[in-house]
Amino acid sequence: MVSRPYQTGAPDPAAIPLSAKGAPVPTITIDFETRSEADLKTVGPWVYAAHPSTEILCMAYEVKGKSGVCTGITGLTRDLDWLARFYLFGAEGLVEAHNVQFERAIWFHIMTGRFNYRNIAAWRWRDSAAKAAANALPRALGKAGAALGLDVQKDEGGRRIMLKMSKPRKPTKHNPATWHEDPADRWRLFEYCLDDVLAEKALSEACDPLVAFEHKVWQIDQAINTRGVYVDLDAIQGAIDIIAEVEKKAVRKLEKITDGEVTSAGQVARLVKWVGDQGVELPNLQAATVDAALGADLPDDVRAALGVRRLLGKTSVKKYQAMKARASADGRVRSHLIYCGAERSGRWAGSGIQIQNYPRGSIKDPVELDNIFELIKARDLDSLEMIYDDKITDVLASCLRGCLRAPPGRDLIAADYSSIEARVLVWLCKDRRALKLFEAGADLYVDMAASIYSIRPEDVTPNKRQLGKVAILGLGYGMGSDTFINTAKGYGVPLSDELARRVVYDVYRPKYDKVVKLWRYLETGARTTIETGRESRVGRITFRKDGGRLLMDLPSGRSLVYQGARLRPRRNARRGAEATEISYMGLGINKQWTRLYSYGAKLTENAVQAIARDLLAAALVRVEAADYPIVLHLHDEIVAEVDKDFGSLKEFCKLMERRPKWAKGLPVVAEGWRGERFRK
DNA sequence: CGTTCTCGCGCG
DNA sequence: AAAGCGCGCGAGAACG
Repeated sequence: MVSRPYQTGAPDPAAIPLSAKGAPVPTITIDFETRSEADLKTVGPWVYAAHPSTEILCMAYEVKGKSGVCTGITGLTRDLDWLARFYLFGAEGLVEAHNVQFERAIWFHIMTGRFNYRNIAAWRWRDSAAKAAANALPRALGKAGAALGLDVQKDEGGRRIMLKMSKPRKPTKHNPATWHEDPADRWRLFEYCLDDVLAEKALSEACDPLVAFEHKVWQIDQAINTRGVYVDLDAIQGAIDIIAEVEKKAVRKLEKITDGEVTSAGQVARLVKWVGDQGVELPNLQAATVDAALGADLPDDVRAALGVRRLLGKTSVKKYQAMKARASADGRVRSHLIYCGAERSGRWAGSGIQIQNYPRGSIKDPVELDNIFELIKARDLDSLEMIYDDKITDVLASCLRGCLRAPPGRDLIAADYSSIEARVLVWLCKDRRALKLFEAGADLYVDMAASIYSIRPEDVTPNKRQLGKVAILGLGYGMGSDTFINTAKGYGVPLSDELARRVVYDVYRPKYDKVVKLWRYLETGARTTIETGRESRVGRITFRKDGGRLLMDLPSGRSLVYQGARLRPRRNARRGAEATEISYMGLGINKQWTRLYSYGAKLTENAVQAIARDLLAAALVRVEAADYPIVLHLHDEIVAEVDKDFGSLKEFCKLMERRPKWAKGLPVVAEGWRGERFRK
């Protein structure tokens, strides 16, 4: 495997490349339709494009008002028409696609790798889905077009044809063909592909372009997604084998106990029924329910059956399959991060292997984990069971992170910001007391936990601190006492109604009165701007109106977008309440484009998360510029892969701690580790 | 039988 | 006056 595209993605020196004459270079919009035995959703674009069965059915393009569909791209002839060839290879313009990782992968593996077309340099790629996302529009082309009311919209009928033609069909006796080849369908597919290109183009033009800094961030994002993160395929396969073995043993046991009534751990309804028949009524088999039941008196066989369920109920083990499926031949998993995947704040979302929700794991000692990895690779289930007994799935969950690692001879360097959201929150509301505490190195989560439990700070355990953290953040975003009780219960902390009320209304809100004021100011500011169209400044935040959109200008220069913002009559109006509420259009339940509503505390949360995200984004730029190639990042943490003798953790933390100009006075601290395997 | 939804889980 | 929220994924239920 060539390393070519994986090393590219150097930051663009200019946001808008200019031709020799100084005019912006043209953008050609392209879209491929393909078919393959590989499932795109399961394996991701890079493995999909590299799969030998993957074929290009057509490529549609649009440039300067002209469009076309190139079919029969085989590499044997000059089968792209001249216009496409001119703008792709002659004019060296920008090349835009919707979710461009797919087009990049196809271009690299098939157009260049198989057909010898010239590669397209990293700086030329653009992504209309990234633009849509940065404008708080749906990433999905059809939904974004509909949300904007564009004339050119997604062709749903054509989409069905595409889905049919892109997958192998089941050969029958009458028709042994592997693919759907109906000529009428082929024409419909070409039409669909062309429509898509036109819709993408229209969407792209309807969106604000990324501001210069964001464009740089996006390019680094592309570099990270294209570079990928190396995974330990040997350990992954070992874990998969061990899980299969554990499962086989456990299911045999389950079958025996239930006398054949339950034959797999996934049969929730059957197991509930069987347990019921034994005289134990359970509402469901969620982890907490099973744990609670196991804590009480139980018939022995019910206890054993639930134990098996607990053992196999861990969904985290599925992630090993995902890592295996999405790893390319060079052992790297790519396209694992989605730029502006979080609609409101612009934070990244995870994709595929979803690194953002790996369990923290109960085993943390790197040395112990190293030993476990050796046993896993040796498929030594006996030793693992001897040491860890029925905790074996906890062991496997703890090893997930470590399967992301540096390739042989290299290291990972990682650091994360401590309590970044809390710091941004107090910075944003200019709470000088809390800022001083942070500057003095105090831990506000511990402080809060001490208040909740009425204990001394030095007696706060990590678990109690976790509740303190949830309290600081949740209560900072307006959480009421009822939700606080539920949240605390989730951490195994029963709170009386009275205590919860005291914490929320007598401890938190008076102590953080500046936060409470910020809620009010942001609410008023947003309302004023929506009503009058005038700018409202709320400290470091500015609201502006642009057409139907409410823009929240962040200190970084990025703006959060609230599409279709207006004040609407309050639902559930009550006496004494404001008659209206702030509302806007966004992705609601089931990712439907719907009218949502907001209020001061929620706007506060949006701003805080967005600012924390911008701090991380700025750090990505600095870290990458210092030649630490980033392989992944998660909200407040950056992981880079370096040669053994390159750089230092100290320098890495310093790079993260250096603040952009706009973040003056924001106390940030980064801490991390250096090692071969990813860990918390 | 395949698709869509709903919910719970895990992270931040 | 009353409000934490945001992701993606997997499994099972509901739908056609």
